[in-house]
Amino acid sequence: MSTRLSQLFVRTLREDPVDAEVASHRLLVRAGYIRRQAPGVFAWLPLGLKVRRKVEAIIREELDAFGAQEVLFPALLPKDPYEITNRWTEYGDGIFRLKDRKGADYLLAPTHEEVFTLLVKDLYSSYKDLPLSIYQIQDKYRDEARPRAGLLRGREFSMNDSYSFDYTDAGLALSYEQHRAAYERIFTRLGLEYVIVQADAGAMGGSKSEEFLHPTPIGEDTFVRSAGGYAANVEAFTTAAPAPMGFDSLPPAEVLETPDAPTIESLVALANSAHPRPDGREWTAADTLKNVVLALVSPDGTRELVVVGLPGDRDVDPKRAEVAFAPAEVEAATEADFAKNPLLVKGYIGPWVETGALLGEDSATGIRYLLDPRISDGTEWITGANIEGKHVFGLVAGRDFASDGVAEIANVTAGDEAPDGSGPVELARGMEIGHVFQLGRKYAEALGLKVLDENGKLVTVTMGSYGIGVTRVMAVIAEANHDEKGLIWPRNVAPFDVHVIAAGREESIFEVAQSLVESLESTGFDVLFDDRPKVSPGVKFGDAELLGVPLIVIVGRDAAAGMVELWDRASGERTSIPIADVAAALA
RNA sequence: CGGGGCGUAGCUCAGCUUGGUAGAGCGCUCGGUUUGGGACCGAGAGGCCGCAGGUUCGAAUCCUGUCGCCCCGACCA
Repeated sequence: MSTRLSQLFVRTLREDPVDAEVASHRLLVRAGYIRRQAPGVFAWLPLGLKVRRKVEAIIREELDAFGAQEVLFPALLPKDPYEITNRWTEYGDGIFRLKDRKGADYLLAPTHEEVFTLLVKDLYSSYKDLPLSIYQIQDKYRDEARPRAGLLRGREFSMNDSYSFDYTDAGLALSYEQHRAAYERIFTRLGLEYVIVQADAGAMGGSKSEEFLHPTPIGEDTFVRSAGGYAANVEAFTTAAPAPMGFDSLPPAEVLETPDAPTIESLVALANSAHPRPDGREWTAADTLKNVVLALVSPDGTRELVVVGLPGDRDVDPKRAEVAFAPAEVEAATEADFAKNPLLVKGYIGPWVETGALLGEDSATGIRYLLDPRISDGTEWITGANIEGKHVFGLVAGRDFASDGVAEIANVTAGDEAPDGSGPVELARGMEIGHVFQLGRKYAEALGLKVLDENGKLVTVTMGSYGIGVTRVMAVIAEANHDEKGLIWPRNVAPFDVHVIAAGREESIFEVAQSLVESLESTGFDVLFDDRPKVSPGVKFGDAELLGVPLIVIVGRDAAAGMVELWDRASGERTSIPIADVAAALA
């Protein structure tokens, strides 16, 4: 195949579109691959579509290779299936909803678990039909609060979503591994660097969950990894808790005057000046126990206060808190909350008073009290004495106070130990490009997907759910492969195999270029031919760099002598070779 | 949803302070000169100046309202 640039439906822009910030967005628009239609919604021009199709083809090949089968569900769906799983409500403003002429509710699907599950339920009822993996590549719709960064976070985006159906846990584990392995091959073929991180299973329910993240500073996810191979999304990071220690030899706790010290900073300063540690070491924020009052708002609207104790050098990570308390929403406690609980003295809150426990379900306040894993038995803390201007020093966990449980909501910092003992972690940003997930029986249960097993017993099917953001992946590839002049596609997804430029005015140059294009075409190459007459070489070179086909052939001044230049877009290197050698050089 | 900014030609923007009926560069069309890094000359096409209302003899410009868009943050299976 070949395409003449003079005929191609494209217009490159000399200047950056003003609304595009990130490189992929800027360049894909400027090079004429996509065009904005509405916030987060894009039209696909021929060049963009070609790249998108190539990404899709790789996904299809790898999924088909282990026996997954392609299907296609509509993007427009009735609300009923989503009512059953309560997601019609849970999604809130996040989905596009619409009504038909009769007033019936519909939605533009943000994801398709329900309909996949229901279709399998319709058709299958025996263990002999399983395992089954079916997938689609379909547009998804989410009414993002703020679409941004072009294709990276759109409201309409293409996604490959795949679902596995098994009737045993072992079967699910295998289906999961097959998808995971296929995804690894897909990203490798796409030339995309990725890190597989443990992920939080989140609102989807289910158990094992891993994300494929592409490390990039513009990524929206923060993840941690250790040199020893541990990797997790921060939301899924678990703290390595110190082993409990005995406290028989520790001195009793002591209430000391700490006027005007309602913050950790002021408390540490005051402790060092007024109440220095007997052994002379400085007190630090990590010696203090900070008690944060949070309000949890359940989906049904009930509001519960909870206090979380964490080392004073830590802050609450809002995302981790959301995960820890899901499905409840986490808010900061308000003045009204404090007014209702006069025993809580702002700035001096602690789990202990001389008369006994102040925090905890069985305490004076009855407020649930959770602790960061670092507050293990035998550790000593400075914390509020629940009296204005007083803190208690040497308060020992397990001896002087106890909790109702553990809360993983403290922020993660570089240098924290990985929970598997593989060393300290570093933090990095990543863009989620894929997700593999053992959904388990949640949806099958809710939607009644059961099959008869070997013993004639009805068993609930267990599912896996897997996704790759196709259009996002395309943007991430552009993000990872460009320079200041334009795009530089990896060969596997480039819109063309080679970009031939006729550089010059003589008729003979065009004739030589034309015959080269035809011969490459007959060899099986997909060729883009810049045949534009009266366009100067400079413009053609610039457009070639913008468009980003990785291999460019310039037919120019030496064409009559049978020589052309082979131009490597990525390195910028140009080599003069005989025309007859071009096909071989491209192979 | 909070903060900031912007709506004028396909794109990037000027004009608005101080009202007088629409501009530049790029792109596009025609003619000509150019042709290895975004060349030039000449002639053109193209605009409900986001929308509505108001003030005024007259509004892109002033006033009120409204809609939309972009960026940062919050949110984001």
